[in-house]
Amino acid sequence: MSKYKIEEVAKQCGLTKRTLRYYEEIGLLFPAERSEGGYRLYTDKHIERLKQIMSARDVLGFSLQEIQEFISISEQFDHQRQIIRDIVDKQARLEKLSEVEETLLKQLSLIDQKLEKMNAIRRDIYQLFDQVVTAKQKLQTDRE
Amino acid sequence: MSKYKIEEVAKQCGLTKRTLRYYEEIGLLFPAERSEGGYRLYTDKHIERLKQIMSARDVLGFSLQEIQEFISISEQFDHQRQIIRDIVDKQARLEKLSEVEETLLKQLSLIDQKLEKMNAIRRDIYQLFDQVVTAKQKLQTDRE
DNA sequence: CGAAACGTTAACGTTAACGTAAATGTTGGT
DNA sequence: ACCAACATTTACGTTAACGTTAACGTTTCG
Repeated sequence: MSKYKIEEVAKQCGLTKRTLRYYEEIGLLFPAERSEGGYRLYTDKHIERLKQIMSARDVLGFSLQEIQEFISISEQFDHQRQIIRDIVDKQARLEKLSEVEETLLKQLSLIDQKLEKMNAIRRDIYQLFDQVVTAKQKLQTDRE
Repeated sequence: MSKYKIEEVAKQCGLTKRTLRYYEEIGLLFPAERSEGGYRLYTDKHIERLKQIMSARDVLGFSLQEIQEFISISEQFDHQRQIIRDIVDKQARLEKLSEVEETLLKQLSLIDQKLEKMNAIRRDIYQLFDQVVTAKQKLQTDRE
């Protein structure tokens, strides 16, 4: 797997080097391996994670703290998969799965609420747009 | 039209009094009329505007500055309607309308981009959710 | 092997979006 | 007329999310 130095990653993601270090500092981005001389060596996993972060930040308008919680769930999922595999008792396994399911359902409903509100805003703007187009057409037919 | 004192408005909108004054201070919320003794007297227009602001802030994740620009367009529209009515020259009227149309189109595409990204996030989460549900079903059928 | 380009930590600076406190004035009911 | 509840301005405080600078080590390339 290829490794990238900090500037490369920053450019690819449209972030600054400071931001990458900051995200690591607050525990939002898991630390990268270091080179002999102490340089950070990022992997594709880091880039993938950064895209998730930016997506949540820009699209959902989440604070970095909220992103922590939000992302930690999909991360926990990978983690939980190991745990779940290790659970021998079927009843306990079911409960663990149900727990994860519930969390995901909450996130889905949260996103659905946002989607609905965004669509409402879109409708409002479209209505304005429609009025303008109609007004233009009227002007142009009047002209003939 | 009824007038409201600041606390009433704050409660209705789920904001603090400080926030209302702050929004006025930075020019985001147009100033309210004052009572004899200097109390702010808000109208339904203010409440309507505040809902727009909160919507843009919470749903679109906009900064207050971005909201300024964003909202000023629908406000300009009302304003422009007067201007447009006053324009006698049909050619100039058409141009003004086209100008507004273009701005609205930009906003629509901006929102559409956000909607698309949000749907992508939703799909990701749903996929996880689906995996969990499948795992649960498998566990339960195995049981019989 | 030497310099330019890139990296590191540490620490202080900045901006947005309010919170909070103090000192003071206003309203509404009894 | 008075008091409790609400309002005002002014000004300093706070937090998140970085920006910036300094002092210094590392890589790379001719």
